[in-house]
Amino acid sequence: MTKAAGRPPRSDAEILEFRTRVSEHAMSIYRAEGFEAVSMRRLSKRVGCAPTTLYAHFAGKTEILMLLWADVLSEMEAHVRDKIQDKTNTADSLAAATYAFVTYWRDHPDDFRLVFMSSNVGKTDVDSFIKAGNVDRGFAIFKDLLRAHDPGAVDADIDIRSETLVAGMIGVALCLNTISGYAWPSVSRMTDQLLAGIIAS
Amino acid sequence: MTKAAGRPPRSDAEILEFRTRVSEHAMSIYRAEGFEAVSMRRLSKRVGCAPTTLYAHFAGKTEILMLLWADVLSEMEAHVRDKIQDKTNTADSLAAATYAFVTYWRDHPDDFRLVFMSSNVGKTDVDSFIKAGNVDRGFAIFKDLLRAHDPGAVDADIDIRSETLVAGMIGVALCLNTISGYAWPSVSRMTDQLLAGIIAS
DNA sequence: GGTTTATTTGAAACGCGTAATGAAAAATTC
DNA sequence: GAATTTTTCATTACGCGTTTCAAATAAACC
Repeated sequence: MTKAAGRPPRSDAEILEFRTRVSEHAMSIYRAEGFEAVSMRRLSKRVGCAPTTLYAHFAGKTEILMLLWADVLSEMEAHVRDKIQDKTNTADSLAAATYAFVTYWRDHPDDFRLVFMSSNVGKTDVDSFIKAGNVDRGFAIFKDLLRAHDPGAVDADIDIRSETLVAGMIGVALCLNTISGYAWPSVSRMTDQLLAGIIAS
Repeated sequence: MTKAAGRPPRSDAEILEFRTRVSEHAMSIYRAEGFEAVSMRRLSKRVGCAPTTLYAHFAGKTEILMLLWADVLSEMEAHVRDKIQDKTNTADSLAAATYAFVTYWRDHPDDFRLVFMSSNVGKTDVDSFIKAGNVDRGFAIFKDLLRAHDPGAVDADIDIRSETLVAGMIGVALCLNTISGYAWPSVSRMTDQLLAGIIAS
């Protein structure tokens, strides 16, 4: 079997090693200095390559930032789980989880920006990430809590209710973050209001 | 009265004329070519000045984009009002308005991006705009519809419910726009679900 | 009219994300 | 070992938003 002349493509191991390195450096910069500090020039210096080399491995900056989503969503989920730990009934759990979710994003604006505002609306580079099931991470807990609260509900109903709740909470967090000068009602009032229709359904 | 030597400051009329010109050109570019086409270089060429001159008149690009919000919000409101025109009962009006609101933003991603995703989270340049009461434009209609549906409710309760509804709808629109590859429930399902708790409260 | 002064405007530059294209590297072929 | 080939990497450049600071402008003063 004669192979074609030419430089061989990167091996799977090389690809993984490079992506892992980029991801770790990106997260390191992000954790130390925040969202704005994660620039391609900065990141490439840390990785030890030219900025444009990153584009040979990733479709764009958005794809790199998506590598950071998993960590952030895990942290948010840990925060929510911590807040519901001492709750004994399902309604209290849901209320505490809802409140914890929104206040997490309010108190971590860089995280919010990373996950919800860096994907350039209209560009579907996020599709592969989503199809890998990553959207559920950090959000599935609400589906579980709702199922525990309403064990007899049909799966499709649980999906609609939990996904509407998540979208609604994201909207509240967006408003708190983006239009922070507005006198929004208190977070607990808004989250309780959101939850009212979800629980009563 | 001896005035100090030196070039006189711009008059109020000059200030207004320039800002109006910038606003009109920005809107013209936006309408013709979309969000991405509204760049400072492009805009300054159209206005007939250097890009940096824009910064002597506006705090930054965000402030210019905010000038466009009013038109977009008016259009969105007209769309919603059109959809509720033939509704005869308040619950149907609310359902139709909620659905129209979310689908408007879903179907106008550039408008969504302009209003909700161009203000650079964490930077409070939007405060002056907000304090001028502009956030209410396009959103007050939900307060009115809710008041009509529930005339006996306390004002503070109407505020919480309507503002939570608006935030929730924005969240749904954000998810549809940003995470468009995810299999969200249908818009009507989600808006009905959002509305369930708002109406029942 | 020339000088001084205060304000406005714009040239030059910076780092940003990214595209186009040439140089470098690593393999096979002869 | 030189030539060819294919892939990888990096240089150069572009338009982006924005800052710094010099040039230009328009007024009062002498």
